[in-house]
Amino acid sequence: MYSSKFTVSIHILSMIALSDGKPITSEYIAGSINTNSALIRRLMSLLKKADLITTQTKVGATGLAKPSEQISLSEVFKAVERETTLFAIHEDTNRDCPVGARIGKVLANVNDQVQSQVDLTLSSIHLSDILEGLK
Amino acid sequence: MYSSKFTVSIHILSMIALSDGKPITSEYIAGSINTNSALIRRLMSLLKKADLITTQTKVGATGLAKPSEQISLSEVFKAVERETTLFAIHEDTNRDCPVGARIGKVLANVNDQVQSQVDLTLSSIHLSDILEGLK
DNA sequence: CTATTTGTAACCATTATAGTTACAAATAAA
DNA sequence: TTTATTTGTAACTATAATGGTTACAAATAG
Repeated sequence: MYSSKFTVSIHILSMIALSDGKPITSEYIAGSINTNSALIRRLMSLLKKADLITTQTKVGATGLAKPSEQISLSEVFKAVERETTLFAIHEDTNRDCPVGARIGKVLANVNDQVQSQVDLTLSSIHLSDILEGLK
Repeated sequence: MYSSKFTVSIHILSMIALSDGKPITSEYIAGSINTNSALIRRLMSLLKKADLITTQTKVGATGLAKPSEQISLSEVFKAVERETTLFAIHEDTNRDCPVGARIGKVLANVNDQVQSQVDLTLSSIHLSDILEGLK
């Protein structure tokens, strides 16, 4: 399974979205997640690099970089999860075996099919939907 | 990302399917994957428990438990991967915060949506399709 | 009764995560 | 200018799962 980085990031984005102008700090967000502010800042740093939020070393600078309707979970996922295939594929197969020689391509194809479905689903859900669900 | 247990299992099933009557051992399959036979047997044990293959301590007893057209990748996945959610969800949130109190349910819902899409895709692919791709 | 193979237990090394401490740099406010 | 606050990041630790390996009892064929 994927790490909690993705879901914690959604939590962070929700907190920021709902702060709505009022100054919000990594310390405060950490309080809602019951964890460390450095961990939050680490994720916020990635979210900033992906242009999902704005931050600065000053009070009140933290906010969404665009409306919650325009932030899809696909973007959030890609911002914080390492670039990997969904299923690990054993690379060192025996090329002298007909199956070993060809299975890699077949499995990569399976992976792509599933992964594009996941991306499609995540693309269809936006931060605004999450906020709606939180009401 | 998920471990290679799933994709290695597909490799194993393909080897068994293509052995087609001819005796096949875990040692032989391990040779195609370039790994250890105990590791293969560990996975085969799970595949057997899921009624996907038949095995016995005798030569020639290893085979598919049903036609390759009736073995979906969804079954294979469930046979070897631990029962988990696709995305880890941080459980210990602050219940005194409106977001912390409700985000868990919202995230579980997101998880279910994605996971059922994955399952749908995996259900639509069968071992027979893999064998076709190997040709 | 010998050889082969399965099924499983018990390890070990590696890797990523989650959590933590610490601190320089930026900025606001006194 | 000085002080306090906050970000951004580095460094470190503990934990857990994977992937690989050795070993061996039990089952079975010859």
